[in-house]
Amino acid sequence: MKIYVSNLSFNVQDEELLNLFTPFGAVASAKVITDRETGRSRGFGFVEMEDDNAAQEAMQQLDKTSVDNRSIGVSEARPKSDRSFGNSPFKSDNGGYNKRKW
DNA sequence: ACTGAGCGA
Repeated sequence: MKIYVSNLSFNVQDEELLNLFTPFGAVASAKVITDRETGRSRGFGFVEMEDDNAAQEAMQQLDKTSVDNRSIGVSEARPKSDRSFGNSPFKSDNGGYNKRKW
């Protein structure tokens, strides 16, 4: 399961992210999206976990927690066309979901 | 006091 981690402090890097999620389960990949131009962090990242329920657990536990004096946000990343959002206005006309406002 | 909304390439 892919997880979207937002509002990260700019000090946080990939390994920090990894250290946060590892205790909850096997982490397939953890990457902070660093700005390709400047190389600095963009303040958000992605974590992919092997076990789905461990991921869910990690999300609940890590969401809105303070990391490096900043309250981070953890949520599922890019829901496909499953009913993650039930009957939300985010229908999938394009196979994923709208990139305009999401 | 780099810089604060956001879903990578």
